[in-house]
Amino acid sequence: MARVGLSTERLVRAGAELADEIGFELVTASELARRFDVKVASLYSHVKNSQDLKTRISLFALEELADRAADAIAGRAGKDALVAFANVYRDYGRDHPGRAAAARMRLDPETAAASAGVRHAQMTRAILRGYDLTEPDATHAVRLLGSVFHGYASLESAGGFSHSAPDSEETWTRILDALDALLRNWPTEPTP
Amino acid sequence: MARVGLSTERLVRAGAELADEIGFELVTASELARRFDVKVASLYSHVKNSQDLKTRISLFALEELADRAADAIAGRAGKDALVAFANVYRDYGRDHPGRAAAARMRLDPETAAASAGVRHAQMTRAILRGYDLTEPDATHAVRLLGSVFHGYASLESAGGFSHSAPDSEETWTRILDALDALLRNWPTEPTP
DNA sequence: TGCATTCACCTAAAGCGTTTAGGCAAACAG
DNA sequence: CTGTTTGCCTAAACGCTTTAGGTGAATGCA
Repeated sequence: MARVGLSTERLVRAGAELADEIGFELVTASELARRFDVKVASLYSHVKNSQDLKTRISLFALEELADRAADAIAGRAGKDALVAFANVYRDYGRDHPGRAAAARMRLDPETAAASAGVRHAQMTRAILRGYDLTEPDATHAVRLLGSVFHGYASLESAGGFSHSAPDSEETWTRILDALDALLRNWPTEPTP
Repeated sequence: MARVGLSTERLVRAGAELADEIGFELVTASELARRFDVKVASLYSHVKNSQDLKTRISLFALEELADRAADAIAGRAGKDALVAFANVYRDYGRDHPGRAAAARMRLDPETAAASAGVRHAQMTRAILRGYDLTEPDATHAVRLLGSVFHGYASLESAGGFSHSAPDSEETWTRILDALDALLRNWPTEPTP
C-alpha cells in the first residue's frame, strides 16, 4: 500500500486549489480522494467529516486573505490604504474564486470568533484611523466596508457585472473613490 | 393512491417555506417529498431535477422581493424611497432568511437575464433619479447599492453583527444615512 | 537485527439524496 | 361507460458520506 502522505494540511491546501478549479460548492471528500488517488475513507483519519473539511478550507482562505491584506496596508494610510486593502479582496476573488467563496462561507459563531475573520475587522478598523471617525460611527463604517467588499465580490463572481458597460474594473475604482469621499465626510447627524 | 395535488407551483411555494424553516441549502427533493407525504420520484414530473427546483425557488423569491420593493417605492422619492427600498431587502432577509438566501443564489446568465433581477436593477436606477447622477456614475451607484444590500443581508444572516454593539438596527439606519449623503454628493472626479 | 507498536490506507457496508424507467389507478372527456 | 391522460407509485442504479474493522508499512526500542 503506497503511502501518499496525506495530512490535514495537505488535504486543506489541495481542497483550496480544487475549489478554485471546480468551485467551492463542488469540493467533496470523494473528489479530493480521487485527486490523491486514495480511497475516500482514508480522508476520515485527517478530517472529521465533510463539513470539517470545508470549514478548514474556509479558515485557510481567511488566513491567507488576512496575510495579504496585512502586507498590502503596511506603511500605507488614508485612501492609499483603503484602496490597497480593497484591492486585495477584489484580486483574491478574481485569482482564487473558490477560496474567496470559501472565505465567504457561513461559520458558526465560535469558529468565526477564533478565525482570521477578526483580523479582517481589526485591519478595517485600522484603515479608518486615517479618517476622522469616532465610535459608534467607526463600527458602522467597518460594517459598511465589510458589506461592500463582501457583496461586490459575491456579485462579481456570480457574473453580475460581466456583460454590461461600464466594466467592472471602472466601477470598482469609482466605488473606492466614493467610499473614500464618504469616509472623509461621514454624516454625523441623520440628514432628513 | 390518494392524489395530493402536486404541481410545480405548489412545490416551489412549499420549497420556499421549507427554506425559511431549515435553510435554503438544506432544501432537498427528498425533504420536500416527505413534507407532501409523497415518494421522491413523484416530484420529478413537476421539476426537472434538484437544481431546477432550487432555481425555481430562487426565481420565486426574486419575484416576491421585487413586488414588495415596487410597492415600497411607489409614491416615494429621494431618501424616502431609498430607505423604503433598502428596508424591503432587510426585512425580507429577517422574515424570510431562506428565501433571501435563495434570492442570492447564483443563477446562470440567461436565467438571471430573464429573472426579476432586472426589475431590481431598474428600481434601483429609478431611485437614483432622486439624486443628480449622470452616466456612468448612475451605473456605478446601482452596483454599489446592490453590493451593500446583498452584502449586508448576507453578513447579517451569517450572524456577523449579532453579538456586538452597536446593534445591527442602528448600523443599518446609519448606513442608509451615509449612502444618502454619498449619493447627494457623489464625487465626480477621483479625489487623490 | 528483530519485535512491537503506531499509523496510513484499505475493504466492507450502511445510510441517504438523486434520477430514470416502467406500471397502475384515479380523473376526465366523449 | 369506455378510453385516454396523468399523477403517483415501485424498483433500481448511482454517487457521496460515514463508520467499523483489517492489513501492511514505518518507526522505535531492546
